[in-house]
Amino acid sequence: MRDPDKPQQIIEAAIRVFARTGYYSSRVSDIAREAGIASGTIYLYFKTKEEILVTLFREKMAEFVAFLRREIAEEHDPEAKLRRLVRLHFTVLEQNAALAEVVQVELRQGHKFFRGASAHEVSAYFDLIGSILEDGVAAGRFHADLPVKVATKVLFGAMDQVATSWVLGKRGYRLVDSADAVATIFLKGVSHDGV
Amino acid sequence: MRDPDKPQQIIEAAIRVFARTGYYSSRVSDIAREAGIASGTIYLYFKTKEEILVTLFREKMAEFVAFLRREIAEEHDPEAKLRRLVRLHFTVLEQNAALAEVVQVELRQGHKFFRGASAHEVSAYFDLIGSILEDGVAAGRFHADLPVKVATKVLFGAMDQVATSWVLGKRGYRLVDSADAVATIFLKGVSHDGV
Amino acid sequence: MRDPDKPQQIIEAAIRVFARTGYYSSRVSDIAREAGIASGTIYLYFKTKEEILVTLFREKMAEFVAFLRREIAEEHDPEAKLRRLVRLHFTVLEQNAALAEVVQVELRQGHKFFRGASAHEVSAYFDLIGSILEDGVAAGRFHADLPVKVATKVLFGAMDQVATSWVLGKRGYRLVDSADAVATIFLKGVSHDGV
Amino acid sequence: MRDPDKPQQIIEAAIRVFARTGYYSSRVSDIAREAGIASGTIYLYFKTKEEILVTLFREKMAEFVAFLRREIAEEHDPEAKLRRLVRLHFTVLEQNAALAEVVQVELRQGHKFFRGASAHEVSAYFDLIGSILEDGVAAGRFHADLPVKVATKVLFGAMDQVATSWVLGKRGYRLVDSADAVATIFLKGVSHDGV
DNA sequence: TATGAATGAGCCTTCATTCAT
DNA sequence: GATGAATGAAGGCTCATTCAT
Repeated sequence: MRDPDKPQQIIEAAIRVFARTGYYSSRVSDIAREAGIASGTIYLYFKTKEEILVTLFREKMAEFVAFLRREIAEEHDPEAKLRRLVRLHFTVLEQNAALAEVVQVELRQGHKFFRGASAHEVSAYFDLIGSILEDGVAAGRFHADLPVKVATKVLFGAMDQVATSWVLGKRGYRLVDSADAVATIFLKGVSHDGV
Repeated sequence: MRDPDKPQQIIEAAIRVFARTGYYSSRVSDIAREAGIASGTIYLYFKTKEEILVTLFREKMAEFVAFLRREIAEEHDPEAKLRRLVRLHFTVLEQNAALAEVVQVELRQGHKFFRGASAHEVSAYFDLIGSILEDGVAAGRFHADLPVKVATKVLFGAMDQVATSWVLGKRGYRLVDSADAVATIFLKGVSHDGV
Repeated sequence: MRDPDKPQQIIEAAIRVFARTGYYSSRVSDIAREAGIASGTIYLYFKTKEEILVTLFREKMAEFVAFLRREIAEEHDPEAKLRRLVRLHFTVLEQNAALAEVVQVELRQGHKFFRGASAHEVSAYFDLIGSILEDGVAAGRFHADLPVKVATKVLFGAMDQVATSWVLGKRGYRLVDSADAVATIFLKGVSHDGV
Repeated sequence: MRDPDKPQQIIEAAIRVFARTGYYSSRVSDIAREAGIASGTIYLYFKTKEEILVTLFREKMAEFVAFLRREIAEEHDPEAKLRRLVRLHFTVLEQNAALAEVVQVELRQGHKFFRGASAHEVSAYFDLIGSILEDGVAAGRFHADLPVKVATKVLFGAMDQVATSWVLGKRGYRLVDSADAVATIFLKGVSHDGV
């Protein structure tokens, strides 16, 4: 296994193909053609078609979380961190049309993906959100009795649904324009009572 | 085409089979066996395997929204309506294990379902939430400038993610126990500033 | 098995359906619907779908040959008999559009039909032609060394091809207008040399 | 799609299989086995089972007509051309048992073949015969008022029926032995009156 | 390493036939 | 006898994966 760029080329090709045709309707040969290689070559780098999808998700998700983590480190108070997180979440999706389609729509293929394969990367994202919330609680910015785990899912679910609606709605508006509304509702919702 | 119970029997069988094996991995013959009929019989009532899934979703979703609408009519102020909605959303899923699996996991099959087939039923649910929010705004209970559409997606997304996590987490706890937390965060988030 | 008209009704329905859709593409249920009965009823009168086709052919062919035989008896010299036979062959087909389609096109389904099932009726037609030829030879009207069997096939094949072309050509002209030409060529071809 | 011999091998295998079992009763996998390849391989070269049959017919028919055309060019007067055509028509069929079975029996599958697919090749044969007849008329060898189109069908139909009878009759005699009789009847039939 | 022709297991769907009513 | 819902065998076709070159 030599060419170190091939796996990445294959994954980028797969994103475009899955976005266009959907995971189940995409043939391995479509990905190969899109990547400009022979279909047999794919099997030098991935054991199965499913492994492409799993790898694609893991990699993109890990990248995404790492990026968010870096960016968020620049903010210092929890509210600002979360506002930035929501805004970046939407910005990244908005700037990567094919990826957004795949992540929001195609990846939700049955049990295979949330369960098992990608669980680790999703939970890394959950951990990121959760730790900000915990910091906020500790700092007295968020409600002392906040059920952090539930709140984490609430925020993720909210962003996810807004993004999905935007993808399904053919992107007829700027996704990032919803960022403040989402962040505001959530922050008010979790804020310390006195606020 | 006569037996008026057959379609329902087939759909109930399909729910169990899809929950167990996933949509793509389920054979039509599996559904037939589960329903205690011959596989050809299914085609007297459904044109394709996909039609089973689409019908299943539409029917269950329409039923679900109708049920919520009825129950919610008993409450009179918007906050109470929403608290009840969240609680019922979770209760119904919790009491229908196979359905929950299918709705939260299997139905998210690529573009086919959110897009197209089920769009109408999902948007009926969105309409239900949206109209409660609008009433609340009109009644001065929710923030005057609340972006209702975004808020609707926030609530739906929050419930959906909490439910999905519960299904994927093998139901190690009571889903309904998260209802108040979700409702509280959301209601605080959208409440009139003075509250 | 009671209703003595049913088999006939089924056969007439089958002719229309086969003419419209072709034998293999026609469902038994199509024939039933065309006949205004339930599909199960067909099996009270015919053992299989194929039996319908075979019976149809035998019956129509036998009827056809009997009719020709009767009509031809009115003529007395062999040439006149053959001219009349050609003319009637074409006239009958021309006046029974659906039957013509079935006999010329649909019945030619592989080995099943020429071979076996209908062989007897076809050979009755061959016998009719053959005996006229033999009479003609005996009467010194046709060539003394005429190979009767071959000549029989030549005439039948000629009529059959002219009819088939007419059916396939969407009947854009009168089939019977070709009768004299066919008869003339054949009669000249088999005539006693001195003629 | 590479191996340039595969399509031919598949067609030759299909001829043997169709001759043996009939088109409708033959499985694609039978053809594959006969050709010594996997059934999926067939679909690299043909889109459907029907395409095999259509291609088979077109190719063999085109080949046949081209061969006749070449051979006939060696003769100079119309009568000789036709005699040779009849003889070759029979010779080719006699020397290709499986092909004869398929062409005379299996290909006559309903409307699919005379109509549509093979119409072009059949009419090329008709054109060949027709042009010889026209030359003969122009040269004063055939009857001046000869209806050429009808006469063409008469000859083709005659040869076709003689061949079909021979195939159905299990080839109990030499087909080519009928060639002269067929040619003689036809030639006398179309000859200039004075002859 | 790269290729892409070949493989063959797998499955949806059709439809002739049966049979309980 | 008549019905038509139910049956289930059968087969065309797809496509992930392999492997000879």
